[in-house]
Amino acid sequence: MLPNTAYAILGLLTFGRELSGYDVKKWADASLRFFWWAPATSHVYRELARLEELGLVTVRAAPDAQRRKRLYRITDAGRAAAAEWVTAPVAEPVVLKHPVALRLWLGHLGDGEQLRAVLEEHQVEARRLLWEIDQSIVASTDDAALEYPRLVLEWIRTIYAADAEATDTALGHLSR
Amino acid sequence: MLPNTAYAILGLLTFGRELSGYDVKKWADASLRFFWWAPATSHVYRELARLEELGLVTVRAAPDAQRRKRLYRITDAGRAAAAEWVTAPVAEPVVLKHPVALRLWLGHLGDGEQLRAVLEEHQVEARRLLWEIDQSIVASTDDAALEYPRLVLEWIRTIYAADAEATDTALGHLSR
DNA sequence: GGGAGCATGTAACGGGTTACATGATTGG
DNA sequence: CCAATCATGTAACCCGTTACATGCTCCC
Repeated sequence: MLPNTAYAILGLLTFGRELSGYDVKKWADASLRFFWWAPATSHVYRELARLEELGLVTVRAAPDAQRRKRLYRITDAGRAAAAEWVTAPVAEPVVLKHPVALRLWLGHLGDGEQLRAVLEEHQVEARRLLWEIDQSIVASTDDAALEYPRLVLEWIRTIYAADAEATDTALGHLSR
Repeated sequence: MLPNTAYAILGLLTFGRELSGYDVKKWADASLRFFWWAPATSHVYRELARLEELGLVTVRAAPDAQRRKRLYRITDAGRAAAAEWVTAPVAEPVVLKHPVALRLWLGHLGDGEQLRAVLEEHQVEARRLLWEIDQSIVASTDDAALEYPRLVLEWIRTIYAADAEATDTALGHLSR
């Protein structure tokens, strides 16, 4: 069984196009990041190499390339592996790594004023993230092939919106 | 700079008591898990050893112990390091690793019926998690020392509640 | 000319896991 | 007596990162 990040990268290749490693990284940053993780560039290349060894993707040199460029395409075996994985029982838990909550958890240690500042900074960040998700949602409308990605974006938008609102509430509690 | 998980473990020791590695693991599973991560048992012991080397905690053998048992206590330096970390600028992003959303994202690959089943399973899981958080919140009331942990639990409860509701919504979209 | 973006990787390392080893105590 | 829980760690491994190396192309 491959790690989920391998399936995430394989998944990017199921949306039809051939992608370079560079493309994969860009798409991961733009979408995967919100509900999974955006792997480092070097990680992407290593993962693609492994997928190729396993016969789940194939590579070819880009035809129009003076510049060096390798295009990856998912194979039938790859598509089958991905499809199987999608509906296999989910073993992993949902993980929320919230560095700001982790700090607030230790609020008894710190200066209240500075703690407020940390939360206020997060308030801004959380709103910016929401805005980015909204941009993604807008970009995915009118493309029937992106129906599921859009569904997911709307799902996790709810979650990040809850985070933003809960930040406000926590700040309210801190003032008192 | 130490990794956040080191501060998380150090943080557990700021709540007053001396803890064994075993205790740390238990508390991490019971609380940290919801908004950060519960490290593996072996990881806990390694991290405690490192904190001791750095002089942020001290160890002593448990006094009443026939059984082998080592109790860790935070030092002044440890408390200072934790306090400083709490209010230092937050560099890390909030990370949501949602294995179910990741699968739904590839919904175009799979059998719709089985995909529904995956989401329904998550629906159950999400509710159970909410219930566990509620238990934690209840357990933390009437203890003034747990004011901030409770604040955090209420914060992240909102987030997981949003996940649970969004799962329902997504399932609704799948039926149509 | 030079900076931003395109493009691909290798090497070294750290964070974190699973598997394994070992043994005491408690309670049904 | 036996299972569950308490209790501590080591070894091997994998996932993923940062730092680094390299070079092209586009546009100001």
